[in-house]
Amino acid sequence: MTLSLYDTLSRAKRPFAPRDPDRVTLYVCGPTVYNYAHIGNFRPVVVFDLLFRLLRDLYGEDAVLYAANVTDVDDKINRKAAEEGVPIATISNRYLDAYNADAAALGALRPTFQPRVTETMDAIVKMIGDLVANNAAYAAEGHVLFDTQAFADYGKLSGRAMDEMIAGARVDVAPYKRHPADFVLWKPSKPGEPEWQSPWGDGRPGWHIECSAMIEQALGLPIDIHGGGIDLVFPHHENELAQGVCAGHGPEYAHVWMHNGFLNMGDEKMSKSLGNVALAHDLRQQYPGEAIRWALLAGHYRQPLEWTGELIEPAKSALDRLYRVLDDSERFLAGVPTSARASGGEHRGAVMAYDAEMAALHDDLNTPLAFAGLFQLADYLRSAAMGKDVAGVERARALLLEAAQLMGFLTSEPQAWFQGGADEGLKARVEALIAERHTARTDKNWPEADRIRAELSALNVEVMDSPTGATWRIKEQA
RNA sequence: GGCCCGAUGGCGGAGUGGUGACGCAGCGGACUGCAAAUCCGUGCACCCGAGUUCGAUUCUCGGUCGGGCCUCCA
Repeated sequence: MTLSLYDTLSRAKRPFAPRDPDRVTLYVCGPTVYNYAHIGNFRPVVVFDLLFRLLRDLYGEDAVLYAANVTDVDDKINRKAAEEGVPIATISNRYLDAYNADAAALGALRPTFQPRVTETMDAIVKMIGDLVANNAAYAAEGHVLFDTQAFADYGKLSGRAMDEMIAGARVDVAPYKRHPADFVLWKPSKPGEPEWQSPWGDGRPGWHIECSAMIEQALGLPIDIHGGGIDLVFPHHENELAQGVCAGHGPEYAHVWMHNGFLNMGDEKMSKSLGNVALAHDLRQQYPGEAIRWALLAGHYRQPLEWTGELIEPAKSALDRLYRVLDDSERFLAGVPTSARASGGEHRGAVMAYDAEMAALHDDLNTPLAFAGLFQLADYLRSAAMGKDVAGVERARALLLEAAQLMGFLTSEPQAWFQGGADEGLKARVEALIAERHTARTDKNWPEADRIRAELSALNVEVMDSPTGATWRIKEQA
């Protein structure tokens, strides 16, 4: 199956072909670890995790190298470290751990590499040296600046003409810049701030050079795919591209540039009324990670996404439905004698739905359309169970799981999904109450049965009767 | 001011030059002691104007509205 990806530089969707199918390289700009990351930070995490999974599926798990950097040299980190009177590493390690835990909760696989600026200083200094040697950078007043005049294609990625930018610029230009668009590669640290040695004086790297150097060190330039949020196209990625090319890494820096749309957090009033739910760290206390992941993938990745409280509930409901179908199909299969079980069952409709889902995913990560394929698979699974089609159930079920899990969904057992929030004590209590209620219902003592249901409800448990007995689940947290 | 993107039903959100997916919510019915779930059925939309075309939601132009970037925000 061919993967098509939209490339920001050429502004077109193209079939993806890696330079080397045995070594597919993906780099995504990661977080600055100075605090808990909010939900918007996790949109690229989830989007490019999905891409990572697709690439692994296509080229083999070991063939795909995914680097997502961590910016651990930053003013905000410096400030926080100074406030707490601790080294910057204490701050960055704390929030990197939290970030990784959040990402894992959202079903994101760990990237192959997670390079850090503090561990890339040599490569940064070397790359700046290459740029100076190539006459693409110059030193001035303790700074080293990239000379944008040295790169004829500067502005091509973001579609900006230099003159227009300068004309529209509203910021003061530092006096030591030769050209207003020139940007910092290296600068002196302020007093008391961490600093590193360089031939141009002690100091610290500029933001853009960090990423280029980390790519060079972790993956080697050029790379197949460079990803990040749309807000990074200018100036960050434009600058990365210029540096990479001018440092001597050939005309192509990244074969494909991918950018996810912005996630809007809504107005302040709403954020306030919802408390801290904008932080993934808090959000995942209230909702399963898969539900948050679903919400983030509910729209196409290039479209802007409005994060409101109304996004997550339908996501949870959608997953409830898929898990319910899965659960019901398991009950059905459990009631089928082993002798009647047939492996290698067929289900034409389910295969077509599966193919549609895969085609959607490979068409520039069309997740909304892929979700439709998932629902169609679920419908086929349910109707096969209703029709007592054992082979069909097994086939449709296997396809649903495969399709969903490729996207990072349906990774739990249905029982864990519905009852996951319950501890052992609560489970025992619930089972006892359900047994009591069963007796009451057998006696047609409806008031008593309803009273027990109300008691369960007070425990945040919903009970559902069925011909084969009652099942239960944890109700919504909120 | 410059550049870019978007506008689809109550909400979210795909897609297409020729009966407008899918999900959530709604309505009617079946099932159920009731409820939930499930099943059957059902209502509801392509911002405005002009152009191209046999035909436009889909292409072109203009307008309106919304969003983003131009500041080391993913």
